[in-house]
Amino acid sequence: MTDIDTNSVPERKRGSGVKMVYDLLRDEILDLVLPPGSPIDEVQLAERFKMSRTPIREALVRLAGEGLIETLPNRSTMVSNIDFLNLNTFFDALVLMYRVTTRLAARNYRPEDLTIIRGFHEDYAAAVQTRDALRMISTNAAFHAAIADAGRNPYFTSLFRRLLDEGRRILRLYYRSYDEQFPQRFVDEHAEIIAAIEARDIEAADRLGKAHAEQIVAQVQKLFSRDVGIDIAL
Amino acid sequence: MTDIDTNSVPERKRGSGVKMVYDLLRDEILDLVLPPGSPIDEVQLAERFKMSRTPIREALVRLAGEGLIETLPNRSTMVSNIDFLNLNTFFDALVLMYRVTTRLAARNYRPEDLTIIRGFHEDYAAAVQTRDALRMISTNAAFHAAIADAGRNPYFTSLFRRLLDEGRRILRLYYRSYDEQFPQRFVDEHAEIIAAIEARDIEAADRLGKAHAEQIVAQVQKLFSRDVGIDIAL
DNA sequence: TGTATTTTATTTGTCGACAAGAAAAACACA
DNA sequence: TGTGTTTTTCTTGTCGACAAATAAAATACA
Repeated sequence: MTDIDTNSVPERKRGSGVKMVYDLLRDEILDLVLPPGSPIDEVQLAERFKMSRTPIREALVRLAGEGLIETLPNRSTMVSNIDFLNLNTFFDALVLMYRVTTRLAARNYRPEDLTIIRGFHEDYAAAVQTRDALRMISTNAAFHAAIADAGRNPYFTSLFRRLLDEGRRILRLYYRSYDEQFPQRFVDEHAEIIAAIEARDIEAADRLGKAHAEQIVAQVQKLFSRDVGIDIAL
Repeated sequence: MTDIDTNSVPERKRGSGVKMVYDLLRDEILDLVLPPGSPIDEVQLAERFKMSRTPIREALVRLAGEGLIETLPNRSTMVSNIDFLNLNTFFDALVLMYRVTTRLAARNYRPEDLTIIRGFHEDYAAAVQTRDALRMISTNAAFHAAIADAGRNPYFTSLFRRLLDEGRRILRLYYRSYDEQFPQRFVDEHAEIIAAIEARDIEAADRLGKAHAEQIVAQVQKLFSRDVGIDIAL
């Protein structure tokens, strides 16, 4: 009964713990593995990751800073709810950021950016082929984030990333039970967007980005209006 | 204004320490009391606020999340630099957010919002009268933040707040040594913006917001180009 | 039985201490 | 004197423990 075998995986690099916890929790929240409202228990996480509460706490503070979790002082902390009542403000911001990031990408991209963008484009197409919903959602977000990076405006990029994160949660909600056919159209639109960027056609990029965003918004709104009252419970 | 009161009884309320440290450090950073590059020492802050390093650390993590300080792993942490080389990306984002928040305010404001906005408008005018630069800068930011609040889009509001924060640092830099005459014009423009919002004239609000933003940008660019090489050292 | 009050339990916020990592200083050696 | 190596110092990252705040349970009382 000697506890000598505690040396299974105790070797951890010094600053890596918080990032690991942060990344994992973030993914679990965005993929709805931790649905909105899920309680977050610090000691439970500390046991799970075999570390003290301190680095866990730091990761939680960062997640709270991005609005992914909510903390009630001295009480509990839980995964943030999706604000269905104000989805329009989300859509407003999303459409504008789609436009402006695509536009800036057409103006500011460098050759190496296109390589990265095309990589995610192919990842997304592959995910559509294999009908892998989770992968479709995450690679789509990565594709547009890469375009934003090529636009080289960190202020827009960070807001856009936050919006794409929230979008991941909302999309995940619908792909949970439905197997829609719209992804193929999106693959084609992505290709058009890439072409416009490469041609440095700023106005076309703006227009395509806007149209693409509005397609997505319309799709989500259709799904949403179809089953209000079910998902609103979340 | 600030009631630090570090000498009296160390009877603080339980969750108030982090907020106090966060608020104070944030103000000191934005007012350039802590100039870019200033080292942030945890133990020093802990002694100054008579508390443990833990709440200090949490405040620093939050500040880092907003980009106000930068942390080098295992080494040091310091106040973030102002990126003069990419000021144009800052201006791009600032102008767009001025436009969109003013526009949304005209569409979505409620009567009580106008009261708040007018309050900050008068604060700003008073600061201009007394030529109180620090107060001019902070009330100007508060004025536009209040307009953004009236627009009721938290995504835009949070980005705009971050931009206004950065703007506070940049303006502070120039008001340090110059006593320009442009504030009075800004008072008038603020009045015009309020009128457009109150009339729910969305297009006028958009146009005035854009013009106002571009005025500020042009002013800062003029000051900047006048003494590059001096301030670039920061 | 229903309600107010006390007690317990659970979770968070804070603390002091220690160890790891990196920079600076001290040192050895040619 | 200059360079490479070792030692010291200084700051951060992590830990375990304790105290405060709140919720839940238990109890008292009508």
